[in-house]
Amino acid sequence: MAEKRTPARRPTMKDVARRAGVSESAVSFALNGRPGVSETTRARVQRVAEQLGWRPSTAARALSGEGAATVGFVLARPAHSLGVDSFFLQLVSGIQEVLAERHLGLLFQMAEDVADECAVYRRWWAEHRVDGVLVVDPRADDPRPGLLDELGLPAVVIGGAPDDRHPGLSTVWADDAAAMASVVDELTGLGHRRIVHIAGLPGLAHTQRRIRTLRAEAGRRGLGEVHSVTTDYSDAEGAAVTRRVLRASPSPTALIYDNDVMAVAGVAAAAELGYAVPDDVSVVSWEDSALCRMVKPWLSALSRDSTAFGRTAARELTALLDGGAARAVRVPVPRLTVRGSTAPARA
Amino acid sequence: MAEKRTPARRPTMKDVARRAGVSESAVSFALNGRPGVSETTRARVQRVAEQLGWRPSTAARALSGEGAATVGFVLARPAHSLGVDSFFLQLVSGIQEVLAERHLGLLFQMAEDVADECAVYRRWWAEHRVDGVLVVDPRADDPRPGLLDELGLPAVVIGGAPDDRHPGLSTVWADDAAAMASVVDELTGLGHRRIVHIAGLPGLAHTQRRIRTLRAEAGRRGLGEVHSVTTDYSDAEGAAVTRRVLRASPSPTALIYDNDVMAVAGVAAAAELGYAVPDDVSVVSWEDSALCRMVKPWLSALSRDSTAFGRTAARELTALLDGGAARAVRVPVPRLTVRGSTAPARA
DNA sequence: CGCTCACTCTAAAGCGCATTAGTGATCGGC
DNA sequence: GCCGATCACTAATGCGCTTTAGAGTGAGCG
Repeated sequence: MAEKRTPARRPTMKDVARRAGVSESAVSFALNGRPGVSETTRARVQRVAEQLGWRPSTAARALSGEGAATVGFVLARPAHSLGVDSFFLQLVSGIQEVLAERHLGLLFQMAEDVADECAVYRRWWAEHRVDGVLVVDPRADDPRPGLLDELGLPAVVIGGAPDDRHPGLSTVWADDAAAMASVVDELTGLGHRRIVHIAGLPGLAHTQRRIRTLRAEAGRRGLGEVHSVTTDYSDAEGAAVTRRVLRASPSPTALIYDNDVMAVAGVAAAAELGYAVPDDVSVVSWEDSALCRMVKPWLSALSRDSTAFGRTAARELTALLDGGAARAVRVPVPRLTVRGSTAPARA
Repeated sequence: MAEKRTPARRPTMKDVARRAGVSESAVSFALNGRPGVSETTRARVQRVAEQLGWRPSTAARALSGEGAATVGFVLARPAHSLGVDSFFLQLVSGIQEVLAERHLGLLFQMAEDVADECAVYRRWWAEHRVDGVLVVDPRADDPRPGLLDELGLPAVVIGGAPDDRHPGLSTVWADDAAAMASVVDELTGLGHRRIVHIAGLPGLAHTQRRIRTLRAEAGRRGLGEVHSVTTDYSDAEGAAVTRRVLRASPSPTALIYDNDVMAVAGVAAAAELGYAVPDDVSVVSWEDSALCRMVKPWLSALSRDSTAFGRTAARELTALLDGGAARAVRVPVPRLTVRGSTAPARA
């Protein structure tokens, strides 16, 4: 850490104390709203601190037991599969909004897989780096909640159904089942009976929830030829799977894609095979973004407010950090925005 | 920070010292590779530390002058304009790769604008939160380098041309001018003479560099009807500008878009106006991503390795943190990948 | 055999803050 | 007009680590 020139020195509480003519303790009381100083002194100290541009050293604060004023966020997805993902940036943007208000930092890290992610949590915990974490992409049989519970690290799971085995963790989630039901409603209403669901990563909890719901809904309606295929969310697999299922016989008349990227890639792949959307095959994207309005026809899609989702998650985490109890918060069910990619099934 | 149950306690150096039967100082020497302990003791201490799962508290480290082991990254763009951006995630992914190796954290924050971003730097500096920062989206007349210089905060500017007014900062950049020249070469080679450049945010340094270069190249070749229009990078503006310029008379025969999102939106807008790509108008995207292969025809695009870009930037920053001198590093010029969206100009 | 030097290790101080205990001064109550 | 209580403030301690000064030990040497 060589610092060649002598840069401006950071003012410390001692500087404020000297300048205000009081002890350091008085400064601490004054600036943290604690009793022990008169209001006039408090005001003076605050003024001096402001003049000097004083800000508490997070290191010192953390060391004296106040926590690191930072929350962690790990993304365990291969970078390439995040190519043109819109969800995470929106999510993080919402998270930021809430954290910034409270001057909480966001420590971000990418990981190889869940095991690696767990290692990151352990390290953060041992290094005293974060006060809590936001967990995304919950999985079936997920080791993370247990670990975080064990470490006593406050956490909010984003996008998972509530799990009563870990009462310490909060959950923020949308009801995928209801959303899937609404999509199936729409498609069967249009006369579709052969539906294929091009799902996302097989290990994710919400992927499995969607698959289960689809099967249940299909069963309830007596639809036989309905199934799901899992992918890695990439445009490449989206296109490949689309080609495969459309070549089957009889081919499906409707496709549900678990994200926008695959949906768009799928439409292109379908076109190559001579399938027109929506005349030959209807398409629904489980994620609405600019992408869905960049192809012809515009894609019918499940819309949700990812930024609000992030805000909610961050608020839950701050509540936990403030000593609140863990809870499960449900955000609005994504609503199907019908555009040009869905039409009545061919007779 | 209420912690209901008593979670596992973080082991400290004192624990290691006791367990290894030495003093805390000895532990410090042993674990930091400093002289002052015998090799046998060092090995024993290391073993004990490992057994206990000891990790240094970053707070304590930072407090005793070692720096925060964290670098900062601020993104000052409205979230909506980042809708389906692929560049930043790739960049961050590359940055992470390098930082993770050295156990450096990445503190991420979004800001409203550059002024807000400066405030974030000031706060980070005063709070002792970061050892250095990575600056993106350099602007013409940018206040950030000056501020960072003043604060003595090591920084790497990503994507800006070297600026000798701030010798303390490193720069990692690609030669936009050369890339632009290659695009103009390609297009004029195909017979295009009326070219419009749908540029990005007007304030950005590289936007201005590209605009200047285009004008210069056009002048050198005697092309009259060549100009640039700035946008906010969004698909909406990309489409709007495309409509506007194609309605002009005579309309351009080639369009250069400063990112993939606008290029794709532009192609769609052109199609609506009855312009076929590439027969009626050629299109080049200044950013290659899955998006460019999700439309028909596939888009000719300038490809670069954004992940490698991030890696290089992060490496420069770590070099700076290690006391290295600031330098300007040039990454490879983006290469034009010719696909289906460019064709000879109509006669 | 005493002396120095090199080596291994310990003691203690300090980083910036929060906090607890403690010290005067002021005040109300009798 | 004295006493205990209250208030405004200070001194001192600790958080976990790094670092400087210093102590103890044994080897090498004259």
